[in-house]
Amino acid sequence: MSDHEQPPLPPNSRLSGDALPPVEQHAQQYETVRNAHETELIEDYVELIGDLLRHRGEARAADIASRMAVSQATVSKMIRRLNELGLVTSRPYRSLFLTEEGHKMAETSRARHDIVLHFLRALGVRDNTARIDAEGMEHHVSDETLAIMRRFTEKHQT
Amino acid sequence: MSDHEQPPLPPNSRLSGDALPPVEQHAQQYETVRNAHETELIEDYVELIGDLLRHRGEARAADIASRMAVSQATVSKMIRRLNELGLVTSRPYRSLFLTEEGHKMAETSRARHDIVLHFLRALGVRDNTARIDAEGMEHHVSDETLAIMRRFTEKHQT
DNA sequence: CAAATAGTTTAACCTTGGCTAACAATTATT
DNA sequence: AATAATTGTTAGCCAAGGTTAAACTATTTG
Repeated sequence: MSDHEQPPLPPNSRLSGDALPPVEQHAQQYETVRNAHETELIEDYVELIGDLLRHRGEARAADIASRMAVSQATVSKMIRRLNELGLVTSRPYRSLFLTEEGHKMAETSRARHDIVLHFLRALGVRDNTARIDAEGMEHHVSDETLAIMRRFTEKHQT
Repeated sequence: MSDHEQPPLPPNSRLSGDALPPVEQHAQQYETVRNAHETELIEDYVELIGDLLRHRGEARAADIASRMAVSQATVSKMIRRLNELGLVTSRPYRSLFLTEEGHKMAETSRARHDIVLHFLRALGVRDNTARIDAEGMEHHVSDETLAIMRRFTEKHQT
């Protein structure tokens, strides 16, 4: 196929990263990430709506827009989607509410978020950084890792 | 604005998640994540191309397609983009190569990936899970956290 | 060396998640 | 009550990242 010779592995090749995983495993990694991306935004919206309801008693599209740093039109469109997915109920010009299912998703999402956030803090990451990192990481942490993070945080609590 | 009363904070309210961050901070979190998403895929492709070059001596579109679990057409399109971005050079029907800049990106990306992967392993996460989580997490870990992860891994090395 | 096979590209399409601009409805203010 | 301000919706646009199907190029093999 190729007449290139294999690049000789230097003795310190671990510094240059591990070997390539077998194709199927590698593919599965990327697939998992792609799938996570599909649900990620949905979860973020639902989680935020849950947070707003809990802390403010209501969740208005305008609040979501400013907290997400996104236009109201975008939020409006998104709410329609959440509606179709059966995650929220909405009457125009009224606060949003979560359905049973939406509530469950919000809970799960927030629990994950908190575990990651508290873990990062326990690790010694500064608060603001921890918040940002947690927001990005939360959708990519498996249950297994999550469990380990929770145990770690408990152990390293002040 | 709303006649809803604030939900009373139960004493164990930490279990129910932290307070809402101020709007600007909250917005910044989401913006950071959105920005990460834009570069994420690009970095994944470049990183994979770098890995293939290093381990195989060449990077063919077909290999990328199977390792990413994506159609060849998708890869082809993506390569055009990478070209426009000045990250790879490609002659039709030939192996890809990374430009200077592409090489740098691949290195950085791989370094980050490795730090996260080794950190997860050091934490006690099973290998396959660690791989999957690392793939998703790597683009969302700040330099600060990365540094902490690296130190942790060194300390907890067998 | 011709034919088969493998690899690559292109074209046409779809869905998501942004945007702006224009409009509609509600709520607040005077 | 009229007007102003805020909030929400709709329409039309765009780019990204997927897809399949078809065409084209290169490589391998009979």
